[in-house]
Amino acid sequence: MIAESLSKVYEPRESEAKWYQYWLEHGFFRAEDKSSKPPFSIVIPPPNVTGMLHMGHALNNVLQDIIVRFKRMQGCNTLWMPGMDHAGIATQNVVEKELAKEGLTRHDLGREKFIGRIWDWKARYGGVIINQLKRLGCSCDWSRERFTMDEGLSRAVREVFVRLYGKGLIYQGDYIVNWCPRCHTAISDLEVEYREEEGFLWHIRYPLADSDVALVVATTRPETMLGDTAVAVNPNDERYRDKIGKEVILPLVGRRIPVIADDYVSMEFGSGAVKVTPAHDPNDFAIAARHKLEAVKIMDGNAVINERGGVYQGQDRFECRRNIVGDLEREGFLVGKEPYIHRIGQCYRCGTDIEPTVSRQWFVKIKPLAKMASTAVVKGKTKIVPAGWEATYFEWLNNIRDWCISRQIWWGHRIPVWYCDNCGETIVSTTDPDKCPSCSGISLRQEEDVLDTWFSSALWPFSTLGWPDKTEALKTFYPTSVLITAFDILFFWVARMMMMGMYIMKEVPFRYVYLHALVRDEKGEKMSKSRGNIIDPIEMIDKYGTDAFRFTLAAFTVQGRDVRISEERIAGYKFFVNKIWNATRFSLMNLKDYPADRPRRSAALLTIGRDEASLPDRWIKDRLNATIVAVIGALDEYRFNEAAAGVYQFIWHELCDWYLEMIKPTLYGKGSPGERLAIQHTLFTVLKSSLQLLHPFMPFVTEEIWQTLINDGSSIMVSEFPSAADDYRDPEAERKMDTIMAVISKIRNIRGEMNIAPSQKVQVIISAPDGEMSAVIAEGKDYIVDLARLDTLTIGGDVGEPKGAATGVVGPMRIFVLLEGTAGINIAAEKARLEKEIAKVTGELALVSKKLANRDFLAKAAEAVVRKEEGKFRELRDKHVMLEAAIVKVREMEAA
RNA sequence: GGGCGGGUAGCUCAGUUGGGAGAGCGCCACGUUUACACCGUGGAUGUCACAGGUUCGAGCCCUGUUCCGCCCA
Repeated sequence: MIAESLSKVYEPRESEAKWYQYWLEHGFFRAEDKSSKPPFSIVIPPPNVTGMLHMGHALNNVLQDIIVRFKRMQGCNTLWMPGMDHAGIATQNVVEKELAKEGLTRHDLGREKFIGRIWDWKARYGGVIINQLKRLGCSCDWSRERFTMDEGLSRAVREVFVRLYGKGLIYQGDYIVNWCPRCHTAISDLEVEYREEEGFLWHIRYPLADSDVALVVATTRPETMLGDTAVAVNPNDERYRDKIGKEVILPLVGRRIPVIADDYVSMEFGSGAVKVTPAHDPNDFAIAARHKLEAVKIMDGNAVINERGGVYQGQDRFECRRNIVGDLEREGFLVGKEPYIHRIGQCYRCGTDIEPTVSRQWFVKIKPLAKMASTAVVKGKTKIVPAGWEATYFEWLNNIRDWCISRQIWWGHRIPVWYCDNCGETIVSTTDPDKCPSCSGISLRQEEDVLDTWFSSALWPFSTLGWPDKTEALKTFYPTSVLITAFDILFFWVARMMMMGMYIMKEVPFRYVYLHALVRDEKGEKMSKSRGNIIDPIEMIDKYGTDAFRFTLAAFTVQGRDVRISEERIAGYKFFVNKIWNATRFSLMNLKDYPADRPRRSAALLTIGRDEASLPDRWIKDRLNATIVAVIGALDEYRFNEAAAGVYQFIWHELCDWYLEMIKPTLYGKGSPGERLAIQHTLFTVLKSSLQLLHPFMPFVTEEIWQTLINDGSSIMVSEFPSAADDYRDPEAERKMDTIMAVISKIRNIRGEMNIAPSQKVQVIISAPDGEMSAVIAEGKDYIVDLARLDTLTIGGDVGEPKGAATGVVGPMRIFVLLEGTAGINIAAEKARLEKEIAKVTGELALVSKKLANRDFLAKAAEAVVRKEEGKFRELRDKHVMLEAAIVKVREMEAA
């Protein structure tokens, strides 16, 4: 006997907390290091330890959980590896801000104490996001949770650094880097965000030495002239050919600098002559390298002019710009200025304008690694979905520049390099050395810089599995099955994991990469605090429940398109949760006497063969089977919207709208005990499978129902996912039901259009010339009477045209709807209705006729297509004839 | 400047080898029938951005134009 009924309304809040705890307690999220089951593994894109769950996280993790739950139910030894990223700059900024409130800087504390302070902060506030992921229902194996700064991962970082250094793939050098004057660190090319800003293009006169003439250079950053070491022109530029090799006097400074020729200079831009500031512009740096020019650094770490800037020393770059422009103007060097829109690089962490600066940094020689990463995708060892991203991936890898991995901050993996004070030896080691291997000196200083956070993230797929140790987990779960992440970190993260995976593990880190889009608001705008269009996932969960929220994300995740979300949509899917809840309530009410235990059930069902199974039973199983095939197919290819739509369509429009309605009379007492049992069995089976299909999308409500319906001490999340069953396929039932449903819909349509009140029963006569059709109608008679609200239904061959009926046509059948008593139908309404339908049929008929009259069509189109059109033509023609006959009758009645 | 994606119902969007334009929401009408008014039944709504081309046939393929978004220089 099935358990008691459900409460009247579903309470997401209570249910979610309860079942999540239940899953944890039973260890359902845990993966086995060794197992006979096929492995399936995903590593989470580790959120920042400072992070709070936003819609991007929500989407990313819901998609992962859908796949993970799906695979787990399909019987895989499923690992979803969770963890967090130490987020070097971001985290340091947070704690520095906290210190600032106490009037302190990190330098007041010193390195060690400051790091301690960050760990304290992490213990207290860090990882809020982990609890938020739990509210999303994420089924990560929390027993394996990792942090990029924990002991094991730090060991992996050192090991990789030492290996790369040993092969000459890490080097130190003086290069131009992106310097953030606020964070006081270099950042990589990727970490710079470009924004267009309105500024000016200043034209400045640089007088030629020993001459009356001058060159005019154009620049957006006049203040950098303090560091100019040349003026460059294009070698093919006639205007300047005779100036090449001469010298100009740098205005305000008085330094003599050469005029050089370089292809980089565009003849069209500005005046065709550009100033060259190697220490503060990447392009100029490249020119300087070609011409062996000196790089004069004129700013300090705060982007304040240093001693090389003469009278401007102590001014920040923007103040200096104003002063320089003023001075140039006063002294007659400023030729003019024009409004100009230029792109400014800004720090992705704090938004401060980047100051390109020459400094000594550590780099990864990237080309060899990029090549490996690229080849792996070319060879198909890793497949990117949607495949369109592969081109972008290749493009980036082909044009990549060396990766600056050193950061001048304290929070992070300190570079494992030591310098000997005694002999100057550089020591690179996985363990802290206690003496110099060269001179045995014991005065060693470790490199001050730490590594880019992405350096440790790049190792995530294998470091989290225990590497460099040869663990069972690594053996079982590497390469991981799929990486699910947003496309905006394809370069930051995905490509770098590919490089490190290929180099260190000699094997790709994941078989598939599924890149999803970004979440935007309903207008397609990026969500941001300043726009005020943020949707807080936790707030949505509180209001509508996790299941509705998750389902919305899945339903709107279309490949290659942004996910646009609004609160309204989430609210809408709460209705779906309610629908399922109530369908279950209905089912439970009618399964009270259904034997829940398998043996008794089987015995009771032995007597019911397929031949005796009712049509709705056969049909719903057929539809269930089709849905299973569609959902599995969609999830296998990461087409989340299709999978979600498939389940939605089945549960709401097939199960609820038709099946449940059709079985009501039997359940309510009509029919034999055997028929009742057969229906109960189908209802139970289909409901169970529906819940399982839905579980990856809506874990909580499905578990709540499952526990009532099945109650076997386990969980739906470890039950077996439905698979396609051939014996459920039933094209015959499908055809029959299509006919019956069409008849019911037609009668309902007539009732609606003729304004016949639902409470008013009608008499219907169906004229079915086709014997097979009549048999189908006869078989579905009870359903038609019930669902179309009929008084009586008469079926006959050619029954002629009853007086005063409304007429509908379904296939070869004519359906006459008669009103009880003397009232009769509304003749005017019937005439209008028929005219409308005739107009429609006439239009369609014209189209088909035209096609069939076309010789080329008949000759060249596929035969199946032609036959289809011919069939369509016959059907439309017959329908037209019958409708015409009907309207003639109506006109006669009107006249009478 | 280069590359990618998109322009389909009032709104948000599906539409997978070219062959009857769809869904959800919204809107209108009717309705409390023992799961659900967070519901049911019915209805209305399209120059598939524009212009050419290929084809018997184009929302889908090709070319061009235009507008929007993103990435890279």
